[in-house]
Amino acid sequence: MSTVNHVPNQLLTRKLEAIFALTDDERQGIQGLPIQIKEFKTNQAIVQEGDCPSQCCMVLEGATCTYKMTIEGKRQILALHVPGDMPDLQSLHLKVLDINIASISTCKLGFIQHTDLRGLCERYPRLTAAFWRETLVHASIFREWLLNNGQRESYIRIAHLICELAVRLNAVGLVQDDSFKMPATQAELADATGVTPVHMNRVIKALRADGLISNKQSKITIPSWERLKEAGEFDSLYLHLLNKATDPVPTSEKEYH
Amino acid sequence: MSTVNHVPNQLLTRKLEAIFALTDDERQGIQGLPIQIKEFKTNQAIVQEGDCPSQCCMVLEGATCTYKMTIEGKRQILALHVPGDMPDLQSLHLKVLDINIASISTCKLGFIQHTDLRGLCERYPRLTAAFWRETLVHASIFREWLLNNGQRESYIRIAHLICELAVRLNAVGLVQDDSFKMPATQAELADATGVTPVHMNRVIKALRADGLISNKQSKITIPSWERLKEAGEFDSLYLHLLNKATDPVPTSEKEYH
DNA sequence: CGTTCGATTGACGTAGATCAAGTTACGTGG
DNA sequence: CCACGTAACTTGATCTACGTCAATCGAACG
Repeated sequence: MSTVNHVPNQLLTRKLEAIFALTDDERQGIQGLPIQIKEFKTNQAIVQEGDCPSQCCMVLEGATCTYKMTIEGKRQILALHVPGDMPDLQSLHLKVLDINIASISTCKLGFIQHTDLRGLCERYPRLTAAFWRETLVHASIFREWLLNNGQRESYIRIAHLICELAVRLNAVGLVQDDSFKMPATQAELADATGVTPVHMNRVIKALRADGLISNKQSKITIPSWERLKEAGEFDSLYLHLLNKATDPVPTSEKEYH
Repeated sequence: MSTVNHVPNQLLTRKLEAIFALTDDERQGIQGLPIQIKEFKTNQAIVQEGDCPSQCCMVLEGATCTYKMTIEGKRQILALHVPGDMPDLQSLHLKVLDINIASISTCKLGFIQHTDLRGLCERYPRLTAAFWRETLVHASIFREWLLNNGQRESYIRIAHLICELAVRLNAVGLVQDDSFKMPATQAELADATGVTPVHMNRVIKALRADGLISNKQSKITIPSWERLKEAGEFDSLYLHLLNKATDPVPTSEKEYH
């Protein structure tokens, strides 16, 4: 509940630095941005369809998801957000929200007022491009999910999603020794890939049997990144990562190959 | 091949006017934007995955689609574009393209150099917001397609897509007497909704049998917008249309109800 | 007036859904 | 720090929406 803690501003700075060198002025502008920190428990609503928010948020710790429901009550998870992501940046320009965002773990979010963000963008027009770019990358991920869910059979589809999570988590330093904490439950992964939880469980079992992943509890280990990537037909181009060091290969393989 | 023809600039002006009142200055800036017109036959590539375009385009006449392929050669159509849409505006900020765009009918496109567009946005910062918004609306459509293709059964899914096309075509004046020219073939609609062409055909047959649509050739007529909307679980919120007159109800029902 | 692309139809096959139990982990309060 | 309740994970048996394969038909166009 304070703006004194500068950790969130530093995460934001790092995010934008990934795109281009900030000037000292710009960096100071970001450091001065008031960010309100809020904590959430698992499965809490953050914003909802129909809301007209006057702020947007950034994930600092934990994970959130964007979802929509059909009339019959089926849920499609449209996006998973990890630290550094700004799940509802779109609300800056689309007044009424067409999505729901909820926490999927205990998590910490930083809230930035639209007015502050707009002010920052006016003062430093190059930052506008950086934030715009953030929304474009998320759009690109939506497209890849559309391809993935629409045209790939479930085994490949799920391997693909695991690859994406590995790469995105690795990009923010959350992969160690080829392992990461899976932020979503099997039921959530099922709602993201359009299969039933039962089927998700069977596919994960198969991936495990094939030696593509191993897990104790929510800690996933990827024995061979190359093999998983191949199984998931994964190419990270669509993530538009700029730091090629963090791009396709989680930590260990960077060192060994 | 000329920038003398001002029709494309007017379409662009109208598009942006839909969001907020332009100043005379801004309007003149847009009018002065060099736009190169090019014509395409059906099924021609416009841009492709891996390209680094230095321009982006706007559909003036006809229709285009964005798609991606899996390794096995299955195609997912990710978006359909009608006049007024800017299919690859994202290339302004994402250097290398992760999608393919092709014509799905004979069509006329207007090409704008990135440098010209960037110049315009620098001179009139409010226009930046307008273009950003265009990309956000497309992202919102991706999300709805993800929900539609992932969670709704094919009958509802296809009715939903037809609703979307009707509303979007109506918004640019291409619906008359509850009828419009379907811009896509059944095979293309199949690739957009993740079903086989055979199944698409059967669902369309069923929609026809149920009196939700009628068609001679590519001309689709919607006898009752209310019934189709209900069948497709359609709510146009996600299209973020501002002109509520063009929002949910194609022409005739606006007059009769 | 044949060629070609799109629409249509029938017979049959299957990936993944559904239903129905378990079983295992873990957070919480005593 | 243990017991207990709840959420997450597993597994087997059966079912179905949609896919696949294989023609045929119709209309636009050179």
